[in-house]
Amino acid sequence: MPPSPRRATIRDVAREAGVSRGTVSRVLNGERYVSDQAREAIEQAMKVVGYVPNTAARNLALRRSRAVGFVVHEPHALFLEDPNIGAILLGANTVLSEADHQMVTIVVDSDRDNERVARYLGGGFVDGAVMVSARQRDPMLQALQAMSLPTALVGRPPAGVEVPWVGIDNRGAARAVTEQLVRSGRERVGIIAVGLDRDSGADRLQGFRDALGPRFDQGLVVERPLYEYAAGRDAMQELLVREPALDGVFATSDAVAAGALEALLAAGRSVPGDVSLVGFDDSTWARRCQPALTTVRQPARELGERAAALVLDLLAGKDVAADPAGTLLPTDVVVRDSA
Amino acid sequence: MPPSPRRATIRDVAREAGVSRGTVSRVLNGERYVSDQAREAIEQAMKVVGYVPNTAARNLALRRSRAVGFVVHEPHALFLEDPNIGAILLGANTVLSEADHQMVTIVVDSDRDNERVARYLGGGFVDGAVMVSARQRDPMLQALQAMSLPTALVGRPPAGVEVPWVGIDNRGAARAVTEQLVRSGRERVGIIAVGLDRDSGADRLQGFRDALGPRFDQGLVVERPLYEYAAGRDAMQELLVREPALDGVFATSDAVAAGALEALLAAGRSVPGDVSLVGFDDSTWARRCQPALTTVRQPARELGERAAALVLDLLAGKDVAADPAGTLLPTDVVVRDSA
DNA sequence: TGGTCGTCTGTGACCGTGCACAGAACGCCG
DNA sequence: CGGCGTTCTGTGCACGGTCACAGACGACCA
Repeated sequence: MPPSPRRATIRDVAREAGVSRGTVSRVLNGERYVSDQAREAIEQAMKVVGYVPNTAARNLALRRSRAVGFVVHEPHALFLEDPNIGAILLGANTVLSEADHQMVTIVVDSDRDNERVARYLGGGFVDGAVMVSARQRDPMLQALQAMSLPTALVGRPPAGVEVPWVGIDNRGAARAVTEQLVRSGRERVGIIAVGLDRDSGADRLQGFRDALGPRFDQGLVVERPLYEYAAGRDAMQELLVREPALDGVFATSDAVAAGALEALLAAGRSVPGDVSLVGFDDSTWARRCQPALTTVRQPARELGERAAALVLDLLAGKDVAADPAGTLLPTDVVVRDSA
Repeated sequence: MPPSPRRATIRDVAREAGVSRGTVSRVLNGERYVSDQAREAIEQAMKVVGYVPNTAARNLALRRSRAVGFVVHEPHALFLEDPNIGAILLGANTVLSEADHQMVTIVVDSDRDNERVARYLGGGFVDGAVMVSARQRDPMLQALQAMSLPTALVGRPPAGVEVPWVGIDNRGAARAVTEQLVRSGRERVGIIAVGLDRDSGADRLQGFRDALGPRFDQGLVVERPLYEYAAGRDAMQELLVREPALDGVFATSDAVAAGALEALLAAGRSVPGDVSLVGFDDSTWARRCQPALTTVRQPARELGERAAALVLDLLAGKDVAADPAGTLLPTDVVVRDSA
């Protein structure tokens, strides 16, 4: 870039107003001990010369940036599909904006990205980070910890990592929605368990077991790695082969449930006549399916808001307990037509 | 924030390696004229002291930031619904990452945001910007122009604004997809026209007129402000009241088409038996509807890639023609079941 | 031997801001 | 009038880099 036409600096303002740099700086930062006369002259001068503070210089002097990273460790394709991430992002963005911080979205897709992102986060460009969907032994999380960047997580961190976090009670919610199946008299209930490499996936499976108790059958557990529509469809087909008498299914996300629904209808099963189906997330999928899905409402936006607030607290030096139990936000079972 | 434990600087590296700051700087920037011996000593020293370059300092000295803003002027709710924006964002992010630039996502929702964002963009935090879905007389676009920040647009800019841009031929694409309706023998064809305050919305309506020619009937045009599912449903109901004999509909986005589909089925019309329906975008909606939608495929990801590339060209000082005609990427009509 | 050229290195100034410190101006009081 | 506290202002330095310049050094050649 041609180093631009050179912008007005604090010195230009000082000269124009007939005062010193220090006084201008004081006005900028709203400090006491500035005469009304000087203040007015300076405010006038700022308009005249078109002054805009230089963030880089301020960051350098203050050693902070008023920016917070929003790190999503997720394949690009899923970033687009997952409705929660968008809502979490918006929640975080709202809170940070109100605190006059900028949010920098960082999508870590390939492992190749790791180094670049770590360099960026360590480069003084951000004061802290919100991290979403960390895996077990996530290298990015380790990097954040190593450079001791104030960080909060959405979702429970891996064991041994002490970091403040917000999440939902995946286990309890999964149990509650599975009980909805059981209460309606279903006997042979299966699960399409996705993303078992995260705490959320594993916890939902556990909640499913809790609800079924002795009726739980390991043979009716189908695992898939990714939260995808296609995965739900395939898994459902497999489940029907394993147990044709199946009469209930818990799909651990709505997108997966939507895929499962397609497979069920294609196999000639009616929903909820022959088979009851429940999902998770209360995403747009749930309302748009025919029949609409019974599912779990997850306060995604609030998760983002709370995580961002945690980071701001850390930055403010507040004593945020890195409570291993984290903060759990409540979920609701939304009963619609599918179960 | 407690000004952190102080990180290693270029001077620490120099001391450790027994050379001067200048030499370290040269190694960092990959310049010629550094002895192998010095280079190795410095690389070694960087590891020993755990050196990470300070971006703020570099930005200050270079007067640039290696960051590019991605400005979305869209209500938060639509940011979540619109599948194109996600894809555009990813495309831009990919290109910028590969050029070792960071992308800063900025969502401008309320007008209250305008000032904060303008301040940010002018604060030397970004070298350039990609702007999506600018309105006519968009204040944010005007601000960008005023501070002469290198900018590229996705979508045609308002008349009189000279700025490089990429887009699609909305008019031609709308014409092509409408012709699909006409070819199949439909006579009374209506349109649900959304977002007429953008170039895209207005152009799609124009393309619709082109295709129908004398058969165009202003009475079969229903307008709605926002690209929403609910808007499609309501508009469809209105259209059926106006013309019960309607046998074809162009909804100017898939989300709107999906809403229209629901209304058609609820009104007892079969699709495509009684009424043919086409959408726009080829989003996930299109494939998931029953019947699947005939629609227009929009290369959203590539739009993001190209726009980002334009900004990088501007930054590199390449002579990017702010061609009023912009760059138009090709679209396809995807024929599925709904028409 | 001296001059020239190419390679390599160190030093000081500078980018634009915040902050600590020194001190000026003023009013008040003994 | 001198001392003191409060309010206000200016100056030097620091933040962590980049860059231009000067100069050292060795090789080569006339």
